[in-house]
Amino acid sequence: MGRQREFDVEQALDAALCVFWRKGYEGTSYTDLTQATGVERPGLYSAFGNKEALFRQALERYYSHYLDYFPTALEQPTSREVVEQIFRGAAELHTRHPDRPGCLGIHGALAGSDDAEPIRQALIDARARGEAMLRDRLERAKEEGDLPDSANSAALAAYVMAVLHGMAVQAKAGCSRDVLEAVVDQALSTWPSNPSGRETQKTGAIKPLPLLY
Amino acid sequence: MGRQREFDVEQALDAALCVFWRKGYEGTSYTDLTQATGVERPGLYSAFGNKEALFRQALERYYSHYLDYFPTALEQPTSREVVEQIFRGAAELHTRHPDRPGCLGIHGALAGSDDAEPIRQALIDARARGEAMLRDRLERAKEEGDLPDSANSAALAAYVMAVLHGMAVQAKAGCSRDVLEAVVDQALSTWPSNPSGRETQKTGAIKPLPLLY
DNA sequence: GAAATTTAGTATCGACCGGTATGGAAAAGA
DNA sequence: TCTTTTCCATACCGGTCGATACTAAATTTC
Repeated sequence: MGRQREFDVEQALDAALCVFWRKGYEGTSYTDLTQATGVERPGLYSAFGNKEALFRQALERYYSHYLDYFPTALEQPTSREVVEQIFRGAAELHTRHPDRPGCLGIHGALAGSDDAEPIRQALIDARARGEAMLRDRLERAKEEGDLPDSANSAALAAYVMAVLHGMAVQAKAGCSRDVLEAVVDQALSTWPSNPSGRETQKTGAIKPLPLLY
Repeated sequence: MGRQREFDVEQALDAALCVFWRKGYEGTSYTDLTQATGVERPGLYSAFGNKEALFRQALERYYSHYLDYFPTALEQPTSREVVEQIFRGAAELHTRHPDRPGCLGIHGALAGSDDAEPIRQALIDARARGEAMLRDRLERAKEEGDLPDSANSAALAAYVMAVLHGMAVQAKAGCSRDVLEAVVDQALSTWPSNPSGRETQKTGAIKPLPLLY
């Protein structure tokens, strides 16, 4: 009962997400949000709660609608393919939208005033969850013989995340996709190969790449 | 002539630098700055100019007083040592001060309001200068036979910078130095080796590292 | 010692921040 | 049709933002 909403909530959330993506949490004002969404301030509050709640919902949408390639990549048969798909997906996503390059999960709230501490922690936690998923996947690769027993899953996962974060920073600085892909090539060039020697897929991309091209 | 300053300008600049390091450009208010420096607002304005000018001077000091290991590392005899020293120096710096982890050059202004665009660009330019210095050094390494002719100096430099940026993000998220060092180990494991086979230093660290430890 | 100059500190500026009260318009149930 | 409920939009709240007049104190020059 009562009057019905005149704006589409999902559409408004996506518009808000794009602003956060570009300006970060604290850099985004309600003036920005109302302009981007076409919804007046009280409308945003009634639909999403306060700014922090709105950002959290935007972040959730970001993971489900933009970072969806990540869980998909984890299903690849070999750790090499998992990591490569994650890297390639990031290079593509971070340069897909020229108006909002980089990654909301990184520069949504990296440094800022003390007020933004909860959001900063939320982003840290979200990234940590992704790293944990990757670590578990690499651990499984060890059990399957896809990675040598000597491999350190936690360190490898941290390394992959570091490269991803660095790519986000570079994308935000205006780097082209080509440069990001070159970074990926180098990052992948020494991925530990299958110790048992048995190939698990047709491309056989296990052998080390030649030195950058 | 006239009254003399009661505070030490360098000391105040360093205090301001530390606040910017922790909270970023826009996250830092003049209330923060006056508390950290012990200097009232008009004092900061008369000594440094406005907030943007103060940040730029803080950034300059950051490069000369904290990132000084970078130009030093470029003087190492081999590219491998150059890059390793840069990596190790970053891992150390980013965790040296627990109250301000990470790198001012990265999260001083990554995303934010449009007002901060000049500062954002200044940080991008500063990082680009560092990347250019590294690229030139790697180019020299190719001329010296330290790197193979097939090596892509620009791509290698971009890769190194990406790892550095990623380490800064992780340090800001609370990563320990040990984790950063593990990331460095993995990042170094892909470094191209000397094609001519002649060693240029005693350690002979050219051969690829074993898989993570 | 008096004038000139530069500092320090208080108090304040207009603009914008995140967040709301309010009142009228629109749509549902009776 | 009338009541109730919900939404939209203007206008506004106290607080904080970066930036400055202004006054008084301190130091140099004349």
